[in-house]
Amino acid sequence: MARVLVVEDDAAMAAALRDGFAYEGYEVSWAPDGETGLRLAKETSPDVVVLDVMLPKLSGLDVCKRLRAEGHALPIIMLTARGQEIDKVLGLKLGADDYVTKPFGFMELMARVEAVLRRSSGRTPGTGSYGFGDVVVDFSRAELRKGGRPVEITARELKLLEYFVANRGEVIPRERLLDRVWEYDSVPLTRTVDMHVAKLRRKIEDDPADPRFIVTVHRMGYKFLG
Amino acid sequence: MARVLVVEDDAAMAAALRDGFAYEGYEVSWAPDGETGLRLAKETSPDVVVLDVMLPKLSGLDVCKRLRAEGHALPIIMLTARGQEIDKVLGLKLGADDYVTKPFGFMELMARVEAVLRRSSGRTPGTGSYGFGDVVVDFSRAELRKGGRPVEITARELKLLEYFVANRGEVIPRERLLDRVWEYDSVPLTRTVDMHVAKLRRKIEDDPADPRFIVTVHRMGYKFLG
DNA sequence: TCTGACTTGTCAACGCCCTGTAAAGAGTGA
DNA sequence: TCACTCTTTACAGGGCGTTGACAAGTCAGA
Repeated sequence: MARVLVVEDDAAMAAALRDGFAYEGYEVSWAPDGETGLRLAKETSPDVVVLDVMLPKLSGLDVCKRLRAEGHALPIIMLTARGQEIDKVLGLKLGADDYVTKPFGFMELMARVEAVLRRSSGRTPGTGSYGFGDVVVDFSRAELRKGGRPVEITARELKLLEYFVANRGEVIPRERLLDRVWEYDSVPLTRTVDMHVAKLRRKIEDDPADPRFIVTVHRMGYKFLG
Repeated sequence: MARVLVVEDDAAMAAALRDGFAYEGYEVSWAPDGETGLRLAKETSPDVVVLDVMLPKLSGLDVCKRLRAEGHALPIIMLTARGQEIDKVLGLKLGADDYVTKPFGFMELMARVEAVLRRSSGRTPGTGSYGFGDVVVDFSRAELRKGGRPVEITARELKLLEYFVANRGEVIPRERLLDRVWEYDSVPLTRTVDMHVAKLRRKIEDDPADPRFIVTVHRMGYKFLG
C-alpha cells in the first residue's frame, strides 16, 4: 500500500485530503508545519509528499530544498495558492516533481499523485536511474548506457532526456522544451531543439532515422515512448 | 459574458444568488432540482455550475457524478451545509472543482467562481482524453482510437476535433472554425473547413456518408454531438 | 413536383512549410 | 590557445494542408 505524507497547516484541508487519500486506499501521515513535515519525511520515508507552500516554521519550499539537499529523491507535489507563479517555478527548480494550484479538485491532485508514483516506480529505487529498451540512464550520476555500453552524454542532452522521461507519452511542443529545458523566456525561432533531439536519437535509438523512443509528431512536437 | 447555472431548491437563496450574479454581469439560469439542473447543464452548457448538495429528486452529488460520467468537463462549485465533511470529500472525488460551505458570504462564492473560470479558461485544452461512441481521443498524446484501434490523425484534424469537443452541441459556423482553429484573420472563401470535416468523419464516423457525431446544419455550419 | 440557385461532399494535385541533418560559427572553461 | 559543447545557418526531402473543379445534395418558389 502506497504511503502519502500530507504537509498542510489548514486543518480542514488536511482532513479532507486525509479522508480522500484514505478512501483511495493510501496510508496517510499528516504534518501541520514544515519542521514536522521534514522530520516525518525522513523518518517514515513515504512514497510521495504533498506539500503546501505556505507553512508555519519552515515553508514548503524550504522543506523541499532541505530534502533534496540531503539527497532524498522521493516525489514531491507542491500545493500553491492561486497566482503564486513564482512559487511554481521555484518549486520545480528546487526539485518538486509537480504542483497543483489551489483551489483544486481532489481528483486532480489524485491524478498527479498517481502520475508521480508511476514515474518513480519505474525507477530503480535509490539509484535514480531509468530504463527503456536496452538503454539505462542515471540522471543523478549523468550516465547513459546502451546495451550495457557506456555512452557519452552532455548536460543539455541529459536534461532534455530527463524532461522527456518525466513527460513520457505526452506530445511536447518545441516551445515548451525551450521553456522547460532551456529555460528561455523568449522563444527564438531556431532549430536548436531539433538539433539536440537528433543528437539524443543517435545515442539512444537503434536506428536514428526510424526512431522508436523519441518520435516526431508533425506540426506538434516530440513524444517520448519509454 | 459568462453564464452560470444555479441549482438550488431554496427559492430565497436562489433569488439572492441570481440577483448577485446578475449584478456582477453574469447570465444566470436557475434549476430548482437536480433533474432540471442536469438537463439545463447539458442543454445550455453554462461556463460554471453552482450546485447545492441537498436537492430534491437528484442530489447535487448525483448531478455532478452524472455530468462527469458523460464526459462534461464544465467547472462545478458545490454548496455544502456546514459539517458535511463527507460531502466535501465526496464532491471533490466526484469531480467538483471547488466547494463553499453554508453559510457563506456572496463575495466568497463569487471569488471561487472567478477562480474556477480563470482556471478552466487557462486550462490547457489538451489535457486528458475524451470519449464518444466507440471513439477515444487523447489530445495531449495526439492519439485517436476507434473501436480500440489506433487511427492516424494530423495536427489540424486534432485541433478541429478539439474545438468541436469544447463546443459540443453548438452549431459552429465555418467562419468561426476558420477563426478559432485556423487562426485566420481574413476569411478566405475556401472549402478547407469542409475538407477537414470530411477527413475527420472518415476517422471517427461509422458511416461517414451518414454522420452521427459531426452533423451538417445547412447554411449554418457544423454541430458536434458527443 | 419540378426547376434553378445555392450549399456541401469529394478528389487529386500542387506547393508550402515543417523536419532531418551536416557544417560553420559562437561561447565557455581549462 | 585548444577542446568541447551549444547554437545557428543552410539546404534537401517529404508530409499534409490548401485549392479549384466538379458532383451531389438541399431548399424555396413556381
